[in-house]
Amino acid sequence: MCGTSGAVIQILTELVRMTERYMDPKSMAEKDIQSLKALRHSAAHTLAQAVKKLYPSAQVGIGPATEEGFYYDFRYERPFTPEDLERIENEMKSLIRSSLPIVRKPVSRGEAEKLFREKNEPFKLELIQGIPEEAEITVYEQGEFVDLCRGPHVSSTGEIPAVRLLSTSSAYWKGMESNPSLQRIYGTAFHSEAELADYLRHQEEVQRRDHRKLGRELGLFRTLDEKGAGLVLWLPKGSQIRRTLEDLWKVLHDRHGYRYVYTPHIARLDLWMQSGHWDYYQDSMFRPMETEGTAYELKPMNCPFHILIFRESVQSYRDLPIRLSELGTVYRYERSGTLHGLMRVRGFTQDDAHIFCKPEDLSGEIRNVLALVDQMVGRFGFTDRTVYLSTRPEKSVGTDENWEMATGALRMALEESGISYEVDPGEGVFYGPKIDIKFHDAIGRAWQLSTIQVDFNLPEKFDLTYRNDSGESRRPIMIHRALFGSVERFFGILIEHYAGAFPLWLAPEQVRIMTIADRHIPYAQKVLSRMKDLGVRAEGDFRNEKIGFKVREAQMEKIPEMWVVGDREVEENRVSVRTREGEKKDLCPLESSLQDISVRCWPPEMVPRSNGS
RNA sequence: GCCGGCGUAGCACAGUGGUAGUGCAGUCGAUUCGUAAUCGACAGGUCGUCGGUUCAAUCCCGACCGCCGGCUCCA
Repeated sequence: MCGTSGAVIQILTELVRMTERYMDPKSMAEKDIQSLKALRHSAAHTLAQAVKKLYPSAQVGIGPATEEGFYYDFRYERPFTPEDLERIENEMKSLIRSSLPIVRKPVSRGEAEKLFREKNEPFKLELIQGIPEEAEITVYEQGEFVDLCRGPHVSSTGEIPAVRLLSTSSAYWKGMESNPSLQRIYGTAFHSEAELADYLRHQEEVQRRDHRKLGRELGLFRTLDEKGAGLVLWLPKGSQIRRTLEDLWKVLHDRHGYRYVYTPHIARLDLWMQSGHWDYYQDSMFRPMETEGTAYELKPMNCPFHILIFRESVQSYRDLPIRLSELGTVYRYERSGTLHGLMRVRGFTQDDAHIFCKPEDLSGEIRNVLALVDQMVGRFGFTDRTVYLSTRPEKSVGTDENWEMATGALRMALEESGISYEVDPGEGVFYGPKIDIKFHDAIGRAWQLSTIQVDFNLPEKFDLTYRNDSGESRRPIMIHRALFGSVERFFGILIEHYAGAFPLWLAPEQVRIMTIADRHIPYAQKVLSRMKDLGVRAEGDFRNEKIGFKVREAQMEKIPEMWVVGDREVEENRVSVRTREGEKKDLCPLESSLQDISVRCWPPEMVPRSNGS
C-alpha cells in the first residue's frame, strides 16, 4: 500500500541513468571521458576567444574541463552580468558555426613568452615560468585566438555540438587567497543537444530537491541566520524525523555492543591542550570563554570525553573492547562564506563512537563497524557505495610498525567483509589510516558519509593503558567512527534523497485521517485514537472543507497516507486509503487496516513484539 | 575570510526620492461539498541594522549583519 508507484520508479530510474551518463566517470569508457574532456576543453578555449573578441581588455587565466563542464577565468574591469553571458554564448555559437580549425603548435620558450607578452597576458607568462625547462611548450590556435595549452582538443570549433554557459563567480588566481581575484565563467558542453538537455533537466531536479527549500516548505528546520549563522533550529516535524533516526541508531548500536554515553558541551581549555586539538585545530574552534579566571572551550569533538570515560572504566584486557557511542553535538568555527544549509554548519551532531581495543582485535572491530554501516545507512536506501582506504600521509605520528599493522588490519577487514575498495595513498589522517565510504543517492550523487579512523595519537596523549593477561601494561588502540558523519548533514542529504517524501516509517506525520462532512467526525475520531494507541503518527483533518482541498494539502505536505471516511466507511466500519503516490484503495476493513499500519509505521528493526493477539 | 549578486508581510514576488502593493498562507463569516485549490470579508510590513546625503530615503552613499553562487577550507 505504501509502495512507490511505477511512474515514480520510472522517473527515478531515468534520472539515475542520465546522471550516470555524465556524472559517474567509472560508468563511462575511458575513451569517452577523454573525448568529452577534449570537447569541453575546446569549448573553454572558444569561451575565451569569445570573451577576448567582445571585451578585448579582458586578460585570460586558466580554462580547464571539469567533471561536469568547463570554466575559464578572466580579469576584467567590471563583473560580467547575465546579459554579458548571453552575448558571450551567442558569440561562441557563431565561432562554432564558422568551424575554425584548432591547430596545435609547438613553440620555444622564447617564442611563447614573446607571444603572450605582446598579447599582454601576464597570467599566461606566469604559467610559462612554471613550466619545467625540459618540457615542450605548445600553443593551440583557433582563428585569431591563441592559448597556451597542452591539449588535447577537438580539431575544429565546429565539433562542439552542444554548449551552454551557466554562471559566473569569482576565483583566486591559482586558488590562492593572496592572489588577485578573477572572474570565472562556468559552462558545459556535450556531444549532443539531447545530452545537454538531460544535464539541464538533472540540474533542475537537483534544485527541486534542495533541502533548504524543502526544509522550509515542509517545516522541517530552519537556520538561525541573524541570530547565529550556521546554527540549526529543528522544528517539530524535522525533530520527529531526527528522533526516529536516532532511536533506530541507538537500537542498532545496542545490538552491536556499543554503550551509549553523554558528555558535556564545554570543558576547560586544558582538556583540548592535552588532546592536541588546540594546537592543531584552534583556527576551527570557537574562541575560549573565561569564567572565574579559567578558560573554557566549546567542544569541537567528543573523543577527549570518551577517553576520560575509558580511563574511568577500563583497567584489564578483560574489559576490552569497549565501544562508547554518543550522538554528541560539537561546535566548530567555519568561515562565514562556507556555510550552507544543513550541509555545512557550525553546530552539529556527530553520530560518534570510539572503540578501544587490543591490536589483535582491530580487524574484527572494523568488520563489525563495516557491517553496522551497511545496516544503518542501507536502511535509508543507500546501497550503492564506494569505499576508500587512505594510507599514511607525509606528516604523521606513530611508528612504522603501528601504521603497517593498522593499515593491514583495515585491509583485512575489508577483504574479509568482501568489500572492494580503492586505495587513496597518503590520504590518511596524521594519527592513523582510515576507511571512508561514499554512498550514492536516489539521483546518483555521491556523498561521503561514513568514516572509520584508527588513532595512535590520543591514547598516547592521554597515556591510556590496560593490563594484558600477563599483567603487563599495554596501550589500547582507538578507533573513531561515524556512520552518518553529522546528523544535520545526513538529514539534509535524506531530504534531497527522498525529495522530501520520507518513507512511511520515517515520515513525521504518517497518516492523515480526513472526513467528508461533519457527521463523520465521531467515527474519524475513533479511528484516530485507535491509531495513536498503536503508535502511529496520525493526525485528523476534520475541518469543514471539501475533500479535494484536504487531499491537496496533505499531498503537498507529502504525507504518506490519507485515510478518508464518509458515509460508506462509517456504515461498514471501513476506511478508504489514498497514498501520496496517488494509489487508491476504497473501503478497506478498519481492523485489518489498523493492524497493517501498526506494523508498517515502524522501522523494520523496531517493530514492537505483538502481544499474542 | 575573499569575489560577485541579493535582503520589501509567514512564503513567493511587484514597486517608487514624497513613509508601499499582488498571490498564497492567516483570521472571521457563509458553504456539509467523495480524492491536488468553494465563495466573500478582514487583518498583516519602523521595506535587514546603523550611520550619511537630502526639505524629504524603502529607493542614493557607507559600514555592519545575514542569505545565495563560487573560491578557499573541511580533524
